[in-house]
Amino acid sequence: MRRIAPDRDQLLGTVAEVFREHGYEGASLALIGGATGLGKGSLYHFFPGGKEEMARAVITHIDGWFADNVFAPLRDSGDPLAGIEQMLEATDSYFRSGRRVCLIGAFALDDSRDLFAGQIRDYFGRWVTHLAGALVRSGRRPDEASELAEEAVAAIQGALTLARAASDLDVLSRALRRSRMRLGLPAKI
Amino acid sequence: MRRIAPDRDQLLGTVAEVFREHGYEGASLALIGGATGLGKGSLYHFFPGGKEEMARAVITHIDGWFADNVFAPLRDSGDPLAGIEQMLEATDSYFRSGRRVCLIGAFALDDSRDLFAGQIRDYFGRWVTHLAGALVRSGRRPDEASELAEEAVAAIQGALTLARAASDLDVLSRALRRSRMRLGLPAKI
DNA sequence: CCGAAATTGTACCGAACGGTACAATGAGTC
DNA sequence: GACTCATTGTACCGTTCGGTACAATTTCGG
Repeated sequence: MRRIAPDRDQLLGTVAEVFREHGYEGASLALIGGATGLGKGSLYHFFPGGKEEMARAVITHIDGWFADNVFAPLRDSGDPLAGIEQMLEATDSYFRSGRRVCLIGAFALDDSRDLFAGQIRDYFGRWVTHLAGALVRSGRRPDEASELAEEAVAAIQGALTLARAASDLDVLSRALRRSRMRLGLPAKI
Repeated sequence: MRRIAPDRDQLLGTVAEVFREHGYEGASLALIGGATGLGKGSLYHFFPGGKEEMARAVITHIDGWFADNVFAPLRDSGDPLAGIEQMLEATDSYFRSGRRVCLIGAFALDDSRDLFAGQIRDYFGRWVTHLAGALVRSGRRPDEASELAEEAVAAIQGALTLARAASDLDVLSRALRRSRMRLGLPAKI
């Protein structure tokens, strides 16, 4: 388990919210300061590298959450299908709990994409790889597992885009339900 | 068929490229001027409403292209499956031809989303609706058709995000191949 | 209670932003 | 050639941007 000072944890969560809501360019220091209650002095004390370091820290923070709650179950669960189920549930609760867009997905399309290209590529790459690994352990052929994993992750990202466009989070729920089916999980109770 | 003065058509294409590459906020008038070779005088002559009108015109322009090349085949083709095939081919060629991201999808996640919310919602809404219509005419049950249509459009959007993140357009090709399968089309030659 | 270090508010910087004003051109028409 | 009217370049506006400097304050171990 990751060890983070609780206040820094919360700070990063708040900053993440601003980036999520406004994108990298749109998240001005004024907005970040307003949301966190911190002035520029404090902000630059905690993040000497300025806005770029803030974004990088936020991405790392999110990446860590996914490592613990999404990738780890896929990798470590004895029953791979149970791990996949955990992944889907973590995904659902994560994107439902107010944070309605994948910040990393948004950054991937943003003007800032080159700044964070490595972190973004790794995030999605690990998601697909871990899911494919679980599918292989559940008995799928490797090539089939790769396709299904890529399809599932893309379906989630696409559903988030459509959900945002339509202001309708049910799009995500339906996508997750379909993924459950495509990945060979029993229909949910 | 839509009738557009060819030079305005080309101008909108160039401006679209800038928005696609940099997002709404990131596309500064300096960049737009540089890409089009037009100074602010000309830009504000053609788009008195400024940047917002430029973006709106670009979205309308793209929307028109999709109406002609994607939605129309879905609606008008005698053989619904042939229409779907046309849609997938138009989609493939559109996103492959240099324009590697869905501008409207990017705007949906951008800070500018509220400005263009209506246009964005309509674009995706019509895509799903027309595809679902074709599926119904191909013999699917309406609820099944809706699910499949939403899945297909989301898969394309998600694939574009992943393709951008991985700098690998093959992600899109694979997604389209899977869509072909899911939608009941014969595997491509 | 003291001193060092962490934290903060405020004033300020140059640059870039979107937008405006307007005079100078351009092209076509009588 | 003169009269339009569309088109363009340029200088300029106020605002906001990310970032810096630094003094004042708080915190806290000794």
